[in-house]
Amino acid sequence: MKRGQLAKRTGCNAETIRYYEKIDLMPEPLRSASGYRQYDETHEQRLRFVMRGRELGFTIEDLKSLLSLVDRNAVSCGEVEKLAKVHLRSVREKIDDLKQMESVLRDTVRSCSGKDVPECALIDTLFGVRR
Amino acid sequence: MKRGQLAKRTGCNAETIRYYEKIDLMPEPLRSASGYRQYDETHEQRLRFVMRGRELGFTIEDLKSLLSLVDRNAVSCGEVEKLAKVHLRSVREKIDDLKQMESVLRDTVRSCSGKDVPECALIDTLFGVRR
DNA sequence: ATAAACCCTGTAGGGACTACAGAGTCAAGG
DNA sequence: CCTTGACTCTGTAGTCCCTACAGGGTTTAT
Repeated sequence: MKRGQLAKRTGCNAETIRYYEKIDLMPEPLRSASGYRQYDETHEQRLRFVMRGRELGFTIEDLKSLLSLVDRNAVSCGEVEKLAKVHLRSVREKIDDLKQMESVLRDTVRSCSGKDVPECALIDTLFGVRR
Repeated sequence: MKRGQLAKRTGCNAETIRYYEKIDLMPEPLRSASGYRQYDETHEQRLRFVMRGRELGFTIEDLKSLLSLVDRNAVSCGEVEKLAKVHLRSVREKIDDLKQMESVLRDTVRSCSGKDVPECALIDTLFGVRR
């Protein structure tokens, strides 16, 4: 498939696909005789992975390193494991924080839908000095 | 405390603090006689909240709106509820996405753990991630 | 055959920072 | 005191991550 179709299928901006290629986050695809990029499912999957990772707050460098797990040019299995563990920890921390946020918001909705305003303390609950 | 100290305590770039003030994400702090910004713990907590929120993938606008729940600028209880519900949904989506990512990484660590094999099964696992 | 709808490249714009230049402030040591 | 160094102020310019043209070639459909 060509760039526009890949864009449509993934919801990614077509220009962004080109940009990701430029910064070596996406590999250079094969070209048709007339120079059009030709993508397949592996490109699509990789792009979806990147998009979701970005939504979740991973940096481009994070994603490059995560994807090196896949590309693994001369990366040993031990290193792969280490890298994955680092990301696993950060993912779990994100989940924990979001769960706290969820509970505060849930309480907010509950108490607000009833009578008058309590002091919803989003920040207090969530962001005392920590970590 | 002054800007540099707040920066050091939170790990935020000192210039970024000024930037957040400019875009009304952080409030203008009091100034000393000579014009230096003076921050207290509430500023620190708010900044931590913002920083973490960014890491969790919230946009600046998300954070402004989320913080309006704290600031409560003449917002009615009904609106607070509506706003909280919107954010609650997006928080839950983030949690779901991260959980998927967590399971992928967990499997990765498991299937990879130990030796130096060239053919890790993690490629399939990682690329199976979809929404 | 010719418009519409794509694709190509390069470049310029916008949002969110980040760094720098030139000037003022402050605490400490000589 | 005076100086020196670390810090702050403002404004502006640069970077990173996209996103949107402009000017051209290609494919598809009528």
